[in-house]
Amino acid sequence: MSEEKKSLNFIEQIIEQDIEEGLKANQLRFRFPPEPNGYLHIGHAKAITLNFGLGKKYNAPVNLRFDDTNPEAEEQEFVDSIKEDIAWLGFQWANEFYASDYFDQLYQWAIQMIKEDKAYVDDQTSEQIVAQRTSPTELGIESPFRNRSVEENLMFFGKMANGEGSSVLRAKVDMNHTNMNMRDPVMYRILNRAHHRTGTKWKIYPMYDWAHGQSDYIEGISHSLCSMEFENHRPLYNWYKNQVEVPQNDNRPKQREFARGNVAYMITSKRKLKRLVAEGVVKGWNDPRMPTIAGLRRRGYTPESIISFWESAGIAKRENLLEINKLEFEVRDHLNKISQRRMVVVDPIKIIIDNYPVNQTEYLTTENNPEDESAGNREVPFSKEFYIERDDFMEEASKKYFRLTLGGEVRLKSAYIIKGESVEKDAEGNIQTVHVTYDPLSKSGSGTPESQRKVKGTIHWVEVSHAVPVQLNLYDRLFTVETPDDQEGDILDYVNPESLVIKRGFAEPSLKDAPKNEHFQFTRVGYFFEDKDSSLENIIFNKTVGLKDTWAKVEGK
RNA sequence: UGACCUAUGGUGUAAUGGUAACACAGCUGAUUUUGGUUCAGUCGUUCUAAGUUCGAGUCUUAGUAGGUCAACCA
Repeated sequence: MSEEKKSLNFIEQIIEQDIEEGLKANQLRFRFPPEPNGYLHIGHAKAITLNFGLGKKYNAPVNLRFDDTNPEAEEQEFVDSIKEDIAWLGFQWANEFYASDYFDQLYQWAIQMIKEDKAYVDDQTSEQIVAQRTSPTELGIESPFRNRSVEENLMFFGKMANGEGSSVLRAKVDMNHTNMNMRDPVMYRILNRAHHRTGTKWKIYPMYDWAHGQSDYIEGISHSLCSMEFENHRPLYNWYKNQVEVPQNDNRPKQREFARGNVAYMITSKRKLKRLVAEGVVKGWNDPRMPTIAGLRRRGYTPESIISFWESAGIAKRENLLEINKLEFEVRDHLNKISQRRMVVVDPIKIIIDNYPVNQTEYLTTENNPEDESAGNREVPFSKEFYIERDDFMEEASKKYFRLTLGGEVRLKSAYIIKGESVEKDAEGNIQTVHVTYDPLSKSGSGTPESQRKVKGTIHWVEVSHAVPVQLNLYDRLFTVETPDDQEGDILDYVNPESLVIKRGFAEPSLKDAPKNEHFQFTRVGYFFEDKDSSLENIIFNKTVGLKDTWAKVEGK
């Protein structure tokens, strides 16, 4: 077998080039740095897949680092959920670190910066500071406090550390820089707020730019990967990192940016996600319609499908909007291979076989997974009365309709060929029951010529007396527009009113004590996953994704 | 109207100065006891202009379009 040469994405190319230029393999180190202020979503999964994928490819450690520099937003609850989600995706971090681990070191470095006259305490208000930065097309205005003496700065920074006043520490970079991030960025602000890890030890907290690059450097990260909106921060990242020295790490980290992945019909704006939860549009952060990892998990998505989705999507720097059917392809592709098949009727209509013996039940053999012989077979009960999908019967239909019609034949999956004879209707003309006759010689697997007879259609069914009532949560996209995050006006106006349709159907008896966490394909319907709130009293399945349905398209449904 | 980034089929991503390709989606057909799967085939692509070069999707310049940045958020 010849080794297929796979093309590298631009990040990998940078890494390979760095190695060529002398970076040692054991210096390679990556990190995933979430802020613990919310739940992980599909977009985070891209960064996770990238960083941990690189770790695997280059056999390099990947740190999980919580960027916990703002105690106003961060909570332990989110730390826990983030760890749970990454672990569920199947990745192991080499170290669990926190930006707050480095607060002491950062503080020492800040003092060093002051002593080197590279930082100063500014007593102005936030509004004044913003105003002095002016606009990108104009020169900035220097703060009146910019040229305080080192001694003064040391003293006032000490007061800040005690939580006195409302000053900030600023880096003395360049008030005329065309990059606004370089116009004397704030390094520290006073925040009288308990931190989820450091408690009340600190009254001042470092800003993102001051903390992030230095954290990378301390940890010996070789490639610090982030999304495009941090591109304008790179000069500052580099400026800061060159002010300090971590003796044990002779290699300084390199920030590189890639485009975040957007998925059609999904939102990732935390604010909007929060609103959906707060206003009860969805039932929580793990509602199966949510783009959160927790939601996807509950819906029945597999880690493998999410990872292969992002791997196949690739890494680049341009804006993108991935089609939802790409995601659906990946999940179907995986689920098709691993899912046990079961028969479940979602929208039942009752069928009676007029020529089948009363009080007879036979057990018919059917395969658990045609894609995987080792999955084996099971038995399903069959008798005179059973349910089929309402969709699978029409009194009369065109030649293109392969299912049950009056006078037409169809095979019951793993059972007999039946023929439609007559219908019973209620006063409004709704079909109540369909009477059919069956061919006793056509039993599947019996070896008779009749058992091998071809008919156009095969449909699934559930025998009435053994049928298990189940609740089926049928999910569809949460929004009616491709880019809900970009719409003007109220996001709630774009919520799909049919994002959840609850049905009561009937399942074959084997589903009664099915193991939770098992993925099923309900034959001819779709992939389903038992809900976490499902119980013996009320069995609930969530629809992960439907089967590809080329018939619906023909029909124009 | 400043700096930075980006521009390849419908969508996403390759092609590393040398024949524009892969996946998804679409369309045909075959197979099928799932209108699923599988298989075969098919449709369709380099933003514009000038330049460098034997040769440009790739390099240069200009333009156009889109994005990011002016929190004591990350």
